[in-house]
Amino acid sequence: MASTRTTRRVTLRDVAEASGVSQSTVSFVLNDVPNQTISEATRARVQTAARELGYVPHGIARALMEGSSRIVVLNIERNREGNYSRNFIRGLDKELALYGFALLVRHGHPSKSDAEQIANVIAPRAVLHFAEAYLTGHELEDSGGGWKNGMAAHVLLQFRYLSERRHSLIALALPEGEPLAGIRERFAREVAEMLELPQIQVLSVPKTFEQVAAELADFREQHPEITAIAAFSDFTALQVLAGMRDLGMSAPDDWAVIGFDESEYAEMFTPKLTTLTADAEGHGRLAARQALGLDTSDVKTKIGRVIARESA
Amino acid sequence: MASTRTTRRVTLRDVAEASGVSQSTVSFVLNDVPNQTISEATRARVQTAARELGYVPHGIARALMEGSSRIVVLNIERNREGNYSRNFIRGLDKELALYGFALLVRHGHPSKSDAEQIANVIAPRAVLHFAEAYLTGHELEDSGGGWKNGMAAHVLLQFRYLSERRHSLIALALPEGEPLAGIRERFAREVAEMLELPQIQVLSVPKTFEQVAAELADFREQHPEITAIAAFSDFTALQVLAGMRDLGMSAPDDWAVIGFDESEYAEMFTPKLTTLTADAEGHGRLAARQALGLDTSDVKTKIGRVIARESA
DNA sequence: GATAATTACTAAAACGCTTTAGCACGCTAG
DNA sequence: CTAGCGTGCTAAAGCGTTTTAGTAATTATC
Repeated sequence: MASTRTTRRVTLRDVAEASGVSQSTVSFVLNDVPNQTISEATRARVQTAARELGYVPHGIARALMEGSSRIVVLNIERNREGNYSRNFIRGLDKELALYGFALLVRHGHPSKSDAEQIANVIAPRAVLHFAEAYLTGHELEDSGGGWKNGMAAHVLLQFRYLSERRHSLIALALPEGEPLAGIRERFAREVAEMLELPQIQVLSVPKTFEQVAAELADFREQHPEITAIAAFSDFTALQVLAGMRDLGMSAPDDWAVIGFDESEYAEMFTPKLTTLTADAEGHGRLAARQALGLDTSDVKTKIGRVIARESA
Repeated sequence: MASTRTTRRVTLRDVAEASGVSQSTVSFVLNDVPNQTISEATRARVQTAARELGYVPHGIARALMEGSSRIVVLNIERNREGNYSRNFIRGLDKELALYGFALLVRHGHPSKSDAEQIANVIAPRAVLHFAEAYLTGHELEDSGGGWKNGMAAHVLLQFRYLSERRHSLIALALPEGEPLAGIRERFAREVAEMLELPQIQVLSVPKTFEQVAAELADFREQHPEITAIAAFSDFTALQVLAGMRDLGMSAPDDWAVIGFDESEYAEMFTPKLTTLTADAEGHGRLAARQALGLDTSDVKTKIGRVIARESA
């Protein structure tokens, strides 16, 4: 039992007293401060004392000194729920924990005052935005006929899968008002060019479900040549599938539909949605190291893969 | 332009100097400390100075003094995504912000060391667990033949809706391994008694979709009298619906199915899922005030309601 | 007219840590 | 023999608050 009375914090001073050195020395030892010459004997004594007393550094005090706390904030929009973001968060969280940092997730669109409040209350080391973090670090990494990672790679997987199934006239289904839609489209065009596919079309999918079928009907009329749809996410893909059903169309015959993100709803749908997995956790780890300003070269991320089901 | 050189923090001391009083006085004024006699004139002077200099209290320093930071942590399990939790978080966040607190959301199951790390890094004022917070404050509030709020009220809405449609032999669909399943079942039994319905049955829905149909077939065989299913969540409800489809059953004829939480997938499904809305944001506000130890009596939460669609 | 109470403030300690400056010692270089 | 340097440490300042204890001046009490 380490505690004497009501559990009082074990402080640096306690460790110092127990090991017969000054606070500074304890701090130097415990933080492995470079350019400090401290004998092995003292080092060992301090470490033992710290362990025995069960010393844990007080993050708040440390933050006061250092100017910022060991917290990283991730802002994430309301509509970004799903496997990808969940695993991304998990990876981010785990990797940050390795370095003594904690992840603070904020949901919804952060207002300016909101962000300021956070900054003043906890002084985080870094503030991430999911949409940006998702892209960062997975720039177009051309490694022999493709991209290894990230959004561009995901589009590549979708298109390649579709083109292997003899689809060349492909439309990209993007959610209306999606901030990332622009960049996805850009990647899609690059990918199409790389695979020597004809020019792609863009289908903008309304947010409210009632309007989806009408939009789809319009699109079909304007682009009767299209045979396949690569969707922004599984949700978008399922919206398309549901809209098609209302129009009496069926996948993959009328349109082959492929999603992205392995939603748990994908296989419950009729037809079962063909979709993509991605190493979101790996991307999260990457983002963590980037946020901390660490070397990212040794983080290995796995390439995504297609989960072939019925819709394409 | 308030800043002189590179933006240095405006501290209490700066305000003190500017208004010609001591730091203590500034602190007393700005925090409205009771039992301190400070003249109106001084008060005004300090406040003006603070405003003009753009003083914002440094949360970290404050936390060091107060022993904990103005942060509330919410732990939420991975599988609790959906409208309800989203809005709950939103309400919690908003309400906490009103009192200068920030919400820190942690996803996944917090391990012990995880929780300790958080405690040491940021010393939060309170730590909430979604599953518990969801129940807290919505105890059975019997107010004239029903419950006003919370889980019990939601079950009541489901059962009442079903019984109005001449269903009296009802099964409760609970996700396998759901920690909250037990309490939901207890509430369901109480509600059934209240509505003078026969004893309810429980259908345990497997996590992996492949096993759902088999489980459903089993259940149908054992309880052929059942005509309606009240599900734990929309996800569970959709699992049931998808399983029924695989068995060649259809809703609402074979079983009437009602969900809970107004998932965005509910109306994309065939048949469209009948479900429930709840004032999750209100419940979040309630939880916030509870966490801060404030009076909760003036938080008004709205009663949930049924969104009738096709499945029931 | 002396004592007590109230008003209006201030000084300084404390929270627990990091970090700079510096001290004492022994050793080497010139 | 002295200056300079590396080693192994310590003292103390400082981060920005809150809060306790105290002080000086004024007002009330008998």
